[in-house]
Amino acid sequence: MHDIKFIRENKLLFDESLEKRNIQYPSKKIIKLHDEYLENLKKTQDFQEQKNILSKKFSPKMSKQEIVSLKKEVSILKEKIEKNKSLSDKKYKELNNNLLEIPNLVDDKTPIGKDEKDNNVIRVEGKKKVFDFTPKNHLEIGENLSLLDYDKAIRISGSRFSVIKSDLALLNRALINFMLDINTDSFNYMEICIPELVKTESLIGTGQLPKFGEDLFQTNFNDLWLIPTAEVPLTNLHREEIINLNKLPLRYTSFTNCFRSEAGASGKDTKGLMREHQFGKVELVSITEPDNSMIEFDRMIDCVETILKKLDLNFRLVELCSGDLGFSSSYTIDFEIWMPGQNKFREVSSCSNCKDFQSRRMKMRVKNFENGEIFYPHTLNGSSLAVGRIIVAILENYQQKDGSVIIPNILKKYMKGIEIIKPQCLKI
RNA sequence: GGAGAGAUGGCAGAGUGGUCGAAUGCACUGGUCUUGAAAACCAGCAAGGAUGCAAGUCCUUCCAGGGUUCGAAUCCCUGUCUCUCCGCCA
Repeated sequence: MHDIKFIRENKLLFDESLEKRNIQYPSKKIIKLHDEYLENLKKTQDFQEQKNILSKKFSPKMSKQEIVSLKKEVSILKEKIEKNKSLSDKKYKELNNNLLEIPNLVDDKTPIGKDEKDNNVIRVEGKKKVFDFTPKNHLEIGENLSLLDYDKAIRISGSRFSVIKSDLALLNRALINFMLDINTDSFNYMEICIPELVKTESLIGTGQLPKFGEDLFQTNFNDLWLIPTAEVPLTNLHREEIINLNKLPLRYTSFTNCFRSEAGASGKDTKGLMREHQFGKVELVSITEPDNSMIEFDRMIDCVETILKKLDLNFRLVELCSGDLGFSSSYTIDFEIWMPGQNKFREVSSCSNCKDFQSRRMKMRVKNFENGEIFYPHTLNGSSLAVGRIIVAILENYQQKDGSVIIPNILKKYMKGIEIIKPQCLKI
């Protein structure tokens, strides 16, 4: 959510920034609506003041006649107030609805571009694994191992769901534990268990609503929705709160399942762990002072990078261009891992600095009790990482000619002594 | 699901029609005292908005939405949520 005062004072800058997202001159309409709102607000307040003054004049000493005429005066004012208030309320709502649909401003660091083709690869880490055979994709590997079962998944829930068994299920759990351990023990994030069903307000707070409802699953219970990412409940931990400045920075990590309808992705990655309606993800969220958010962003990038390096994977960092940038973000770096079975890099993490865009939407504020100053903090989020896609990366990068898969060193202590996943004869 | 109680500032908690944006305590900030600290004492301390160079002035807000009234934190209705007891359940 944008600050209306900022828009008024920085019309050009505002429009220029949004033009990078291919949005044309939104400030004009916003300012017009705001003017109309203010006009009615001022009238409402003036009448309100007059009414308050009259109300205070009532006293037991007054004659009946005086009371009757005073009441008459008040009732005339009441009508005027009601008329103007309903107008100003209407304008306010309209203004607000418009503001809620405008994406965040684009940071200067964000490269300008139209779509993902204009994204900027800033760094490549690690080397592509060399195979003396043609590497298979994760789906083939998993099914050959009898550890990925799509017949069962389809029977239970349909397409875009997975059934993961035995040692591969253990690997799934190992990854979650590894990532949460390192996030808490080494990176100083606080682990949080958090609801995976959230209210509409929470989704408005982080920016998924009102615009992107069709990407989400909505339940028929109250107004609860399944979360598309733990960013939603984690960032909303402090919705409508005033946080004491001395508590910053706040760093939270959480494992949750994430649910996405994948409405716009028909035909893409229909089977397997790449693009599911339900997937596990360990998330990082930071809340910082505005001046520190880019430093915190670099720190977050370091955290994610450390994990990928410990898993000994070949990956690259990609700066998203303005046209590919998410609604709430002003600067985003994606991590992409080389997937030998697909012969391309695939996204496994996305780290964004949302600045004060989300904190404004959810009225999360910070107070400096030393000088009384109140301000909106910056919020950042990043995946560390999408578990399903990391399984894909491990299967494809650590596969061997005989179809078995080696467990990366760092995960061995989480794998009950299993060092290699072999094709197995399971009872189901 | 049944019965009852409740929702007030960062927290706790008073407040049943005007003098209430709201007692008091804690926390916090500044000051006095002290070598320093603690204690004690004094003072300050809600948010959002309009207007103004500023000081200030004004409007709104005591869970939310309606209503009664000249006037509502206070009375009435509806909704949401929380707590206690019972039932059920992991």
